[in-house]
Amino acid sequence: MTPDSLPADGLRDRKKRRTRTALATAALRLVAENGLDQVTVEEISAAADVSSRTFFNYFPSKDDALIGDQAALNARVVARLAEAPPEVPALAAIRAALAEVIEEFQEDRELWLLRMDVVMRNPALLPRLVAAGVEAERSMTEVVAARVGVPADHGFPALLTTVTGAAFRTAALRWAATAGARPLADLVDEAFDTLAAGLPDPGPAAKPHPSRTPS
Amino acid sequence: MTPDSLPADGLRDRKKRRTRTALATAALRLVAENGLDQVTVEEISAAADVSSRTFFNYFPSKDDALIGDQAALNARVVARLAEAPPEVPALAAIRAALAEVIEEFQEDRELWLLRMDVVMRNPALLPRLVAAGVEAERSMTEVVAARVGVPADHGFPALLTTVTGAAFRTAALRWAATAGARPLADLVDEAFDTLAAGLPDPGPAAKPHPSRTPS
DNA sequence: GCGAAACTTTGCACAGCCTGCAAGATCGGT
DNA sequence: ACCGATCTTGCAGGCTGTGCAAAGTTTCGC
Repeated sequence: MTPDSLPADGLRDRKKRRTRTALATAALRLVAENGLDQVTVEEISAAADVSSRTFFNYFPSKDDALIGDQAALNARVVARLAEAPPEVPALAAIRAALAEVIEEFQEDRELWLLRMDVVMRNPALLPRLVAAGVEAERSMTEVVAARVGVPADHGFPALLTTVTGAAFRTAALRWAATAGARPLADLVDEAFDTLAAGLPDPGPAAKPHPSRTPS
Repeated sequence: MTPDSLPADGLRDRKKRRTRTALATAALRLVAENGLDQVTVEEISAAADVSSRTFFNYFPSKDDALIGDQAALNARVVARLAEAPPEVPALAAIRAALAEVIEEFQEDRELWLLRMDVVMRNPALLPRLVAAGVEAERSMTEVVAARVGVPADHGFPALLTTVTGAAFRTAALRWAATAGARPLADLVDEAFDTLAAGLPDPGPAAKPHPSRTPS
């Protein structure tokens, strides 16, 4: 009756999960302390008590251990998007589809704050974050195209997915930059509202209500 | 092309310029033919008649030889943006600032079409394109912030620069995907118009005028 | 229990990227 | 022709990442 969290996997799978997170957290901690290229795979592996060869059995590259499983997150967003009723505009649908991922950020708050912090301090990782999204952005593009019913050569789906991806990323970085002072959901809302408004210049002093339910 | 387009530099500088472009074009050609990781730096260097060590005197990495001097382009955009009159909204100002770069794309049409084609076929390069822009995006963010006069913790400048960057990139890729059938300027206009309109769903059949002056 | 099957970890060899460093070649000015 | 500045090159070496085969561990059937 081990009070383990997940449905009784075999011991083998539990072990795998443990080494995987051990490697990922060791990588994050070490890189946060010493900087990306002052940390070798060997050091990370040593900190997780495995050989460096094993590291590459879990992650295809050093960077991948740091940025986390972006593909899984993106897949979830795509799934939610596919479920959304077709009446709601694509932009709003994507924002709604992000809700689940945003919750996860808030739940694993410390992890994601650290991760975003590491990304900000090691700009070489930012592209990798984008790269991880590229694959899923492609499938998201298809979903959007089907959704709004445009020919394949139309630019809207690709534009929408890349732009919303950029918006979410900046919101997440801003969230980490302020150590999570404001909830991530607020920042994402703000960004999407600005997008929906057509990116107008903000007045120099026009922020009576933060952004929530303007009456 | 004109053999000596620029102000009479010394022979030394001309030689440097020549080897630089030799390396860059050799890299593009070889990678276009064989794929990114089927081509080694050694092969590229051999094709340009220099040692592989010299390659790294010109480019810090293999990828950098392929994506071109994005930093220079971005710097130019920032410069144009700084010159723009403050009355025009930031989004429109950025679009105007891109005009010069767009012209350059059209002038070196073949080069940029090939480059974008290589990027599309080797997705590992896409992130590098973004990375190259990150540095300049930071300075652009500052210019925008000063322009619209918002406090430093406001999200608008960062959102605007990353989003317009994404928009330009998708337009450029779309341009290359259709082998430059439509002028790049048109595609960029279309993308920016969509942004300014708040990314509304396009009607399934709503294309009376392509995008210019919708009356 | 026990042993075979399936899977995981590890060491080893190796290709490729990239960086200092120092020697040698080339260019620019005098 | 000479000297200093600059560019090229080879060399040595560290790090990332991959294939392969020999251990070691877990799982499953009996």
